[in-house]
Amino acid sequence: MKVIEVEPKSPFDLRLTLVGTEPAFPSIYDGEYLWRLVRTSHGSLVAVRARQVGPVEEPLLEIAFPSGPVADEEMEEALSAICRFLCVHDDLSGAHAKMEADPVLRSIGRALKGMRPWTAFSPLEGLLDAIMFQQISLKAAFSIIRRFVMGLGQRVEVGGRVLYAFPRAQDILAAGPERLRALGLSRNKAVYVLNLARAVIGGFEPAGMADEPLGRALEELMALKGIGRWTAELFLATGLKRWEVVPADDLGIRRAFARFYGLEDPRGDAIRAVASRWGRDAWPIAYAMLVASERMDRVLGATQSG
DNA sequence: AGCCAGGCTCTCG
DNA sequence: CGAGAGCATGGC
Repeated sequence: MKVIEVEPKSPFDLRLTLVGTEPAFPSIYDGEYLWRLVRTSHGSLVAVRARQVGPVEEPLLEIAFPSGPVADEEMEEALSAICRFLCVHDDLSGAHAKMEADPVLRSIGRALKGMRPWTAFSPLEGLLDAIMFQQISLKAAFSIIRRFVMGLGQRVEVGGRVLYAFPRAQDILAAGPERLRALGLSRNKAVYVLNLARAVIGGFEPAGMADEPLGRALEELMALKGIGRWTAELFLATGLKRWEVVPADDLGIRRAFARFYGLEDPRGDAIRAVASRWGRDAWPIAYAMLVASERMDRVLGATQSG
């Protein structure tokens, strides 16, 4: 089996990154390995398995291709997809420095050192997931996404393990509204997702918005039925890694800002005002606050119930 | 049981 | 225009 070693930017902590929020299906983290099926531009499916073998301060990533012989070109594609997903080469020193300089955020930055911000595996997957995350709890959304992927994505067995590919636009379109409803989507979300799949087949490329001016990108996204400001911003931050964007109306983000900055039920605009000072480090910082806040909730909840 | 949960659209006044 | 209803599943 072909194995490649990659040196991430230090510090890097795979476990912290993938346990902070469990990645959405079909990405799987089993406590040691990240498993993922990657679709290359040729349409072939490449299985990838990644684990961290070096310490947080001197990280090393071991990336293996357990699906058998793979052409170099496809392996390169799969490798770069994994590295993009895990933010292997992204520089987070700016975010660390800003958190270190802020008395409120200092302890968060230190406790979560090496954690990478929430990132979607691909732009289209990020946009579809963001739609499915709307309104309902994360648990409920994860459950629906899992059923969506298992129902419509290609299934592959790799070394006794079952992996799924994220559905393509044509898979979604072929499913139709009734099938999507049966998989757990609401009637509205089924329509949104179908419209999006149709747009993609018609030439719309979510990845193409990476270089557009922010206002134009938001406008273009929100013109699509079912995509409001929250969805557009979450997609830009996680799907396109435009880290100057924070989904400021997000419930969890608002709770985190309320807790750490002592704001009372902050509106999105108040959060945007703070985040705008962080520039391209805004999403990594806001996400760290979110994870820290949710952990504290869990600790407090456990204390209360125990 | 019933309400709320990382929104959004549609309808109505 | 602002306000309100309705929606999918999962957890409390």
